[in-house]
Amino acid sequence: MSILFKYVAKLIEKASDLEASKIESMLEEPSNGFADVALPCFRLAKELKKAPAMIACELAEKITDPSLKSIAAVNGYLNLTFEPAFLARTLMDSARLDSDSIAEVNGMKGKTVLIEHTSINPNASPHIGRARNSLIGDSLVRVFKFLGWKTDVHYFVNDVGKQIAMLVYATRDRPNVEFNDLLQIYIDINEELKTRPEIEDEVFALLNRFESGDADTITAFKRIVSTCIKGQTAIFAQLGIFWDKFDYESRYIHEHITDKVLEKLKKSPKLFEAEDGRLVLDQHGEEIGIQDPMLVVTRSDKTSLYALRDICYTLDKAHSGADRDLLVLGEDQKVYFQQIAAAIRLLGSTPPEVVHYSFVLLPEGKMSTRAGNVVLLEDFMREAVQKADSALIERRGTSDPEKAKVVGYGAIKYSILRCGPEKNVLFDWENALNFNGDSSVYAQYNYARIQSVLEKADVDYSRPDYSLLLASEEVALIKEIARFEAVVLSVYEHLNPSILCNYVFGLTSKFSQFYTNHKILGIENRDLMVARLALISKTAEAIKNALYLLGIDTVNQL
RNA sequence: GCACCCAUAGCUCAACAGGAUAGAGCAACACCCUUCUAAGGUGAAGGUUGGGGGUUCGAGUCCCUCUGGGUGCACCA
Repeated sequence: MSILFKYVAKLIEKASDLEASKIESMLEEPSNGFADVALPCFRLAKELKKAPAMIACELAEKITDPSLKSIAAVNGYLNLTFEPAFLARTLMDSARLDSDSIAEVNGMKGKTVLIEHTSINPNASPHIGRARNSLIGDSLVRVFKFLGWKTDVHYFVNDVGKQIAMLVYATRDRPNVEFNDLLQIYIDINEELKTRPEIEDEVFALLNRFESGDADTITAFKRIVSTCIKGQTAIFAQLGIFWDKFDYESRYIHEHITDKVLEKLKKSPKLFEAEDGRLVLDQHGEEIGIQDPMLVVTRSDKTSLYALRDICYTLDKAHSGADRDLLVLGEDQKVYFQQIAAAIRLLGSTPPEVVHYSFVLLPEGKMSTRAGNVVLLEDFMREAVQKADSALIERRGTSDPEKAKVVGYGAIKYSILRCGPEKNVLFDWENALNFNGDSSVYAQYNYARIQSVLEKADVDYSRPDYSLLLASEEVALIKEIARFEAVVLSVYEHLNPSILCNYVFGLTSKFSQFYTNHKILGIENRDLMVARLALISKTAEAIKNALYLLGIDTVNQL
């Protein structure tokens, strides 16, 4: 559309003394089919000291162009409708769908971005609420890459803390504990703690030995953490989600990095020592959403608390040399992150840009790992694949585990990514695994339909005449294809993958309407057939790339 | 109590960053497979955009307030 906006802006510039660049920013694409491009004249009214309707009228009279089918002034809007042939040719010739050309044009090639996402406590199998972090993060990674960025994806492993110590304690007699048992062990030990509070002393003793560098304890912690990370990453690997680097929190203790940063903090008058010896950062005056903003960074024996280690880590990321520094974080960490960010600024560095997302809710309420009322990502994955495979058996007669994965995993990602990050996702099985309508399967299915047609085509459609595509369904589809680049840029700008879900459904829906109303193969007009083949080939490319950016795969037959 | 986010059709979500008549999917109703994949398409139905004020030529969108949900509020990670 941007090419049409430019075109219209120039037409208006010629017909008036208004600047094209200014007009271009005011143009819009009407939602209800009033026109292809519209100029609301209300803002111009003040400047030109004329009624909006008058401005629109005058412009409508002055502007003539062979590309225009009609131009009209309606309610203060200047409405322009193009000749479909012009529209089709112009939009299709200028549409960019592939990474290379989009990266080239938008000038982001070679820039670097560090993205931290997931960073789940390494204590159990992830549930779908945590997975929202990974899915958003991974989609953003894909979008940045697509736009030509070099990405550096990090996972901060919180391998220090009571939670890990509890697992170490609970598995002290089970050297070969398996990943799949950890969740139950974690639930049980939390339960046991209620009746036997003395366990806590042992847990803290373990933690203490770990922090002070006791080799055996470190080995025990490492065993649990690595079991966990291996288990978690194996699950994410199935979903096509990978990291470049795992950063271990314990490193900041064992390599005494916390001490160095503490020295720097001590130079600030904001750091003070409480009566019992704890070191506290006074954060009054910062924009932090709590009444009495203080950040405690050490215990009374001056050993580090998580906040201090997090500051160290965040500093490391800030100094990585990347052009951008991104962090995906749950909404529960909003205030905490403000505190860390303030500390980072105090130390003269720039905190990361943060993407917050809200939690996934179950129909019966919130999820809680400790209480055990969670939907585990792996259960969701298994159910989704099973349901997809039964659908394949029902519709195609045979089981196909590979395709079932593509369909099932796609449904998972789509169901979680389709809501805006700031909104709670309400998870229910029926909705998430519904393969009809607004779903990833819809896009995958239509993609496969296109592939099926293209395979049967026996003509060369590499040089189409798009101006033959005059039907309303064709024009509507072309407009959607032309939006692709703007959509990707919008996801990039707002760091919001849900925009892609909406887009891919709208695009696919337009294709489906075209497909059911128009024949492609075997029509008499050979040039039209070529144009239509090229059109659906472009459609497939847009669907495939949009799904790819969501982390969703396609198959040629479904 | 204080702070931030959210509230749109019975349900789940959109609305291009203030623009025209608020759009989809699911569910329910009525149609369409001798035609390139029916996981599809068409039609009808469904709304005082949580309530109330305000700003604006124009508000679902911005401001205030109330109600309801989510999240958090130093010595956990």
